[in-house]
Amino acid sequence: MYGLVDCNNFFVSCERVFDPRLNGKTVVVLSNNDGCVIARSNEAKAAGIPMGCPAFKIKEHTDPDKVIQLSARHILYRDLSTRVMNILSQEVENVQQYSVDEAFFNLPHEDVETSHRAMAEVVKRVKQYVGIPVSIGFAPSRTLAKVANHIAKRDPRITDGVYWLVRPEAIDIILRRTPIEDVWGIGRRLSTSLQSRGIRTAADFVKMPPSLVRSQYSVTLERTQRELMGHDCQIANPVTIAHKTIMTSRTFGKVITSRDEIADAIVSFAERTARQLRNEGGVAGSIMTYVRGDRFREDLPFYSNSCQLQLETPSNDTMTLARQALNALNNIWRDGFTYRKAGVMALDIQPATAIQLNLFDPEDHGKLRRLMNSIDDINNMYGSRSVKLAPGIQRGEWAPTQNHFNTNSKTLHFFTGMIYTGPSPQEQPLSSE
DNA sequence: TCTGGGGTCCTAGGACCC
DNA sequence: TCTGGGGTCCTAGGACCC
Repeated sequence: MYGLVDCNNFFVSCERVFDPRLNGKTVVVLSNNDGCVIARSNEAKAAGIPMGCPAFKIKEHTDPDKVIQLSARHILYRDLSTRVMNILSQEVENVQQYSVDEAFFNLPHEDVETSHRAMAEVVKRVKQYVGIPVSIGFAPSRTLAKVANHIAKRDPRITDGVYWLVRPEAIDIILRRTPIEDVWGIGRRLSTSLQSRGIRTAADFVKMPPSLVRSQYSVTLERTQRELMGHDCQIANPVTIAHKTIMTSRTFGKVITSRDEIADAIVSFAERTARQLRNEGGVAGSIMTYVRGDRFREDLPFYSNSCQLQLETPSNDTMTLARQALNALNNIWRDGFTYRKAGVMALDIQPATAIQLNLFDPEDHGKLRRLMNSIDDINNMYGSRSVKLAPGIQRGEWAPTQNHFNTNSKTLHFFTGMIYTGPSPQEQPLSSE
């Protein structure tokens, strides 16, 4: 039996914690560069604004003047997320956080009655102490727990925010009311394909012969089917031991043509990637740099490329990663093109303890590690890029733009000291120095 | 005018081997 | 016209998730 706790309209709810005037209003939170809608209040959902909607297309769905558009503040959201997870962890064991706003966990008590009461209490406490509304669903598999969670969110009769989807007859009824495209793991492509075969609901899908699902589609989809039948298939196992890749990338605030500008951005990305590696206690075996033009500008010649280079010794040292990321950039840089996005990815990640030192590596790893630790300490204390590598010092032309921060959240300053480790409310450690 | 960022898993196909 | 039969390993790309 799996429980799934999911925060309702998470980013919007976070903004509302700090500015209660947003309650009852049509609110959306925008991605980097204020580009796309990444969170919507219930009012925004009711107005028909779809997830991922480009900000300039909001007017196609509703009167944009009635929509409050806010730039994302991910540091704030992460902090509130931690608080929610902490309260949950006090009540249940084996919490497996799946994303910033949701987590799976095991049944807290032997019997359903006691478990239900305990979980309703968690919902209440999270609302009271963090200010975030959450919903909880229970079911025999993760995919069904997702379904149960949706019901807990949507059905106003579920007054305490907890819904159990356990009895086979109940599962059957619910699956008949679940459109195929709403099933976890069935996206746009698969649902279109399934619909063309007359599969409209999750119940239709469950009736397909599993062998057909596997042969016509994939083992992944067959697993989803078995999960809907109530078999636990460990689908998309959220018990991630460690990241296999770590990526930092940004779309620039405008198109860039200067190689120095891109190099500046690449160093920043390498820096952030290295810091995250160190936080996770990992080292990367290779580094990949990629650049690309603006995919929406048909008037400009488009160029996109990437280059992956091995590190002599697996490393999480900022300077080693930055150097190799720049080498990779040199291999793919072409003059005469415009660039809109770039990124740095760490691959072949392994635990730092497993690192095999290259005998011919001249660098003093102990010294390097102490230096990196000091830089991390300073940055943790004074803000994310207080100390950085020389090429990253100039404020980048490439920095993404965010023009819709909520300046009305008066309580923010009161909370700042408790919540932030850095001086700026934005998440973008890369743009907000 | 304006279109995010960061992950995972699976599969097909090529290179190579005996 | 005919053109082995299996393996393994790696990579690129597709599909999905939040």
